Formats: sequence, structure tokens, C-alpha cells
Amino acid sequence: MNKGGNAGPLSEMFQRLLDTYGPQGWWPAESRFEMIAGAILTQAAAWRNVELALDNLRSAGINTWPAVDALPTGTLAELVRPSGYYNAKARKLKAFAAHVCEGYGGDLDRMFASDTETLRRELLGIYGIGPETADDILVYAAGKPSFVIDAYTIRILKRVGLAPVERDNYDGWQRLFHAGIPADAQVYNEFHALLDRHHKVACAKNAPRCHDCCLMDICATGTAAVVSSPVL
DNA sequence: GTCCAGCTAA
DNA sequence: TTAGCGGGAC
Repeated sequence: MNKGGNAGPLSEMFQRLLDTYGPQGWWPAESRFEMIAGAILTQAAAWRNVELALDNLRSAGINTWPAVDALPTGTLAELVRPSGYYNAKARKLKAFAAHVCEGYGGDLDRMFASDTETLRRELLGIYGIGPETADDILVYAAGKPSFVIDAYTIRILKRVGLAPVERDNYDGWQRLFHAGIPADAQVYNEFHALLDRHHKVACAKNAPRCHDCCLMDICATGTAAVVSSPVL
């Protein structure tokens, strides 16, 4: 038994990434409202475009869930247009607003008072909140340890040579992290942010820059890529 | 023109 | 399991 799970390959990765890039200071939003709205708006969209949508909401004075609750869906859709899928996303924002307003009088602290698993199930029951968005909200708004899995996370881990014990799906990958890293919201927060950073600077989907990658010596793909094509 | 990518509904 | 939802970057 290793001390607090600190000797496993995931903890090794975390330390390497932290030493290389430093703390990332996530979530990149101005307020808890913008954090949660951003988590919904960033579904299948680049954060750059989400910022344009958040700017529109801010300019329109929409900065609370009761304000979203009171806004017509069509008006909301026009404001969030830059993030794409704007009609669907307006409906999702309205669903979250209705939930927090009708169930908790618009008070997020009251909604987030329950334990991690209870809150996660509750979030997944809201229209438009799937596993990744639920975990974004749990870690970055509620401060609860529920590891965020995204396409970048899975791509980097597969290249390094790690895989879930069970199914190759969201829950399987999340269980891999929960088994290998102590349940600490701050650590989950930082690790996910570092994986995003690593994807941007080194482990991109196409043409990863394996030279000077900080994980090179523990990466199954990187070491092979040096002598062949760097594209997986 | 091609790529990117989470969720719902069927 | 797959189609539909849409924008912006390149």
C-alpha cells in the first residue's frame, strides 16, 4: 500500500505537470455564475467562443440565475450565439436557472450543501447537464472532489499508456483517477487544468510536440514517436 | 472546406 | 449507437 496513493503513475504525472507548468488558477471565469454558465456553454465549443457569449451576458446585465430565469429563451439564445448550438444551450441555461430558483430560491450555497454523490446525481437530473458538466460544476463551483474527464484527458492518458481497468467510458476513466489520486477537490481542480494546459502546449490531437514534453520518459507514444511519425 | 466536441433524443 | 445541434479558428 503506497502512502496516500502518492506513488502511482497518475500522481507521478500530476507532479511532473505541476513542476513544469505551475498552478493554473482555474476556473477561468469572473464569478461562480459565469463559471457554471461557462461549463454549459463550453460543451463542444472552444473557450474563446464561450468568452464572447459570457461577454454578451455581462453586457446585458445577466449575471445571476434569477436573471436567467426571468429572461425569454429567445433573447438568451441571441446572447449566447457565439458559443454555438445556441438554441440548445439557451434551453440548458434556462433549465439550470429554473432548478436553482425553484428548489433553492436561487441560492447556490443551499443547493451545494449536500454531499458529493447526492449533488452529482441531482446535477445529472437537470436537462443539459451530463457527466463532464456535472463534474466541472462539482469541482470548480462547489469545491467537491469529482474528477473531470474530457477528450483531452483520455487522449493524453491513452498516449502515455494508461487505461481504465473496466470499460473505456466516462465512468471507467473517472474511477481510474478516483482510485489513483486522494479525493481532494483542490488536487482534482489543478490536475484537470494541467491536463488541459498539457494538451495545448504539447499533446495536441494532431501533430503532438513530443520533443521537450515533460512526460517523454514515461510515455509509450512519445518515446516511439521520436523514431517514427509524431502523429498518432 | 475542414476540424473541433458534450449532451439529448431516438 | 448514431443524428442533430452551430459557432469560430484555421
